[in-house]
Amino acid sequence: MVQQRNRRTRIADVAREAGVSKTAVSFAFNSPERLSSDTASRIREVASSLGYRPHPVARMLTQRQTRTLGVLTPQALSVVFANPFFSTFSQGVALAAEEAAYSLLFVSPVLGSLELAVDRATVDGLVAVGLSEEHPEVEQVRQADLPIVMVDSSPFPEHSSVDVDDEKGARAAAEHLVGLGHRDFLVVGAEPPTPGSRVSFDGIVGRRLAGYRAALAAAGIDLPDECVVVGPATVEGGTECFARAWEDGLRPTAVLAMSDAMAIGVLAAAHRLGLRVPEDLSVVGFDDIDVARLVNPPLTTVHQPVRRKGEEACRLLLAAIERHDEPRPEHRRLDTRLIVRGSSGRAPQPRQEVAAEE
Amino acid sequence: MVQQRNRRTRIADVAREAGVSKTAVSFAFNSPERLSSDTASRIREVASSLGYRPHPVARMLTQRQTRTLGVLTPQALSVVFANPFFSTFSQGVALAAEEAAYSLLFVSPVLGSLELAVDRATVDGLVAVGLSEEHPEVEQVRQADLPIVMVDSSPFPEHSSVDVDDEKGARAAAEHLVGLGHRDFLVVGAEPPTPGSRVSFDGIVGRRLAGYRAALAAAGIDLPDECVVVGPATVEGGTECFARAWEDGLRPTAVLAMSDAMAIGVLAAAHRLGLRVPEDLSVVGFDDIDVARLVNPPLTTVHQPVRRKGEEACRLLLAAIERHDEPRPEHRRLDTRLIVRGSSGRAPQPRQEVAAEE
DNA sequence: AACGGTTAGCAAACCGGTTTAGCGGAAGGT
DNA sequence: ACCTTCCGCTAAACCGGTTTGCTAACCGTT
Repeated sequence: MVQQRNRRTRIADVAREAGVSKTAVSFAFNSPERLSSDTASRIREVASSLGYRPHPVARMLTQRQTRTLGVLTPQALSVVFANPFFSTFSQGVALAAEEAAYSLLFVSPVLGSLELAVDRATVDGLVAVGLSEEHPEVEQVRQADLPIVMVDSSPFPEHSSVDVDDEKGARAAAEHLVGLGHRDFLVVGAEPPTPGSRVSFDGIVGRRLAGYRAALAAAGIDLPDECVVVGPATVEGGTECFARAWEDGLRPTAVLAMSDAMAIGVLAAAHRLGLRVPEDLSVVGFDDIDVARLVNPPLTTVHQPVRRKGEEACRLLLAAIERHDEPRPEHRRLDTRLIVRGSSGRAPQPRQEVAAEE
Repeated sequence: MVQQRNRRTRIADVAREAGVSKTAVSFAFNSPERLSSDTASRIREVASSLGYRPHPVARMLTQRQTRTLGVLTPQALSVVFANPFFSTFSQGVALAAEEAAYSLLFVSPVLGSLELAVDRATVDGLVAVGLSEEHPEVEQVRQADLPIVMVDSSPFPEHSSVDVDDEKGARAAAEHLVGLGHRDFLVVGAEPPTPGSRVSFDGIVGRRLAGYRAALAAAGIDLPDECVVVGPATVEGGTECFARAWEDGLRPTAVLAMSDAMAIGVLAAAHRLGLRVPEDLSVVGFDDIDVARLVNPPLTTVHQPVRRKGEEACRLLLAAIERHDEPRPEHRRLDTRLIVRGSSGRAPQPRQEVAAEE
């Protein structure tokens, strides 16, 4: 019978077998020029015959770098991966990371604690996405003295950041609908992950809401609080939001959704209620994820360069890691633009002023 | 001027400051019961005032575990994240990993080498997805003596595995179309990442193709080689495949796509060519990803429990890690089922036997 | 023969923690 | 008064590599 669990061969095993010192073995791999060429090749031969592979953790420790980048999200990964926005964003990050031969570690709360997760994370730097002040852990994360780039997060001047002009994008969406004659709106937003207290709109949710409000106010339209509903930032979340609003008696002619995922959920809910889009209801999303143009009807939405967002964030992070002397933070604001497709149309003729049908 | 880059506080700094040994500091965090409670709390106080956080890499080294799971893919991450299948799969993996307080590291080729990537990966185990024999690195990955679970990969009896009965699922898809009267088929598949030699169909591509062929053969239908086209496993890949086939003069009435992503691409290509689905062309996908029911028309497809696949793979891996004595590999085969939606319908009436219009 | 300059390789220190073995002193038992 | 046990803590070894500083041997000069 073979050994139970044949211990991993260490550098010392190779050294002993080859009759040289650990140093020599290390040199054979990392600076072969410091060895005579035949010694070096003999060592490598012994190493491979023993199946030796340097222990990556030990190597990280001595070299004081992990060659790994972290992607930090305040929500659980199982939630975050449900959002197509995130997959697209990750594509961008991955593109830049792979180019530089870095690996990607996804860092999300461990046992409910982001702080703990960050402490455990063996990374050279972090891309934080959607981290707003409402997360009390932000401060500790920032103090982790790791290079960090904030994406769609509360701005901190000392860290590089990437975002888009959410307010402007949202304004464009609302103006589009106003221009089509709509006056009865429902805003569907993402709820903060911490289901506490009154929703504090300080992240992108707040900025987009401000944009909606600005455009509506300019047209003399009031947006009462009960016309702003929130739910999980998923397709299902969008469905729930609209269904709930409908049950509560709201009868909007237009929905402003803060993400395409939720907008698509609204489409599904509307379909289920027998509402035709865009004849009875217009829906405008945000993000322009890949599937937006594939759904039925194709989604009118605010395009933002999600992939590029990830790419730029990653490059800024790599730059911050390279030049590890004094940081030179950079703040990039990418462009948005409205893409009109089939889910938005003229407001339906106002019904006779009958009481809302029960 | 402040210190250039104030070195991270180490355990020794805390020990000195608190007037105790390194051991005591370590105990204060990991086994406080071995210290008098006031010493312990004093140490913790000093530690937090110094901003001490144990170095995660050092901890990994001594504890001989990383509390990190790897997700291994033979393609670049930037490619893989473009496939909704993968996002859904990752959701499942993440769900199980988070439950057990493990982090997730995505391992993909570094500088073109999967082997190198695996050597660098600081993980306690790997979930490998879509690794077939055509990847020469498979062997080395397997010899990394890490616990590993294979998903949708070539079967290795000594490692746990999770997959679905691809052949049966494919057969159901083809039988469905045959039942609708179709006789002219186009099969759209994923190309292997290594663009070498003649396509060797040995992975899931091969198994699904076998299923298609079996069903068609049973109906006396021949599937010539030129009616099997391959491309990148993305929406765009599907579009290209269909467009290319059309240009080559193929006029199928039904398309069997090996993934929903590609099927959706086919829908787009068909739309662009003025073909109505399902009146002129039926399209059946595979996977049943979330968007399949949202596209226009809703996609008929073979459902497989993608999320559960990830979840089960992850649990099997965790089990293999726990019981690190002798492995007890387990092979799970999950169920598929055909979901008929709007993209498949009766075959169009055969045109008068005129020569194919140029 | 003595000298300076390379070259090839080694021992030991180090990265930053954890863990084992053990020690001094106080408390408890007889 | 002495032995034992327990408590609270420490020194040193260890995890598995890399790196620094040094030495011994060899080479060619003068």
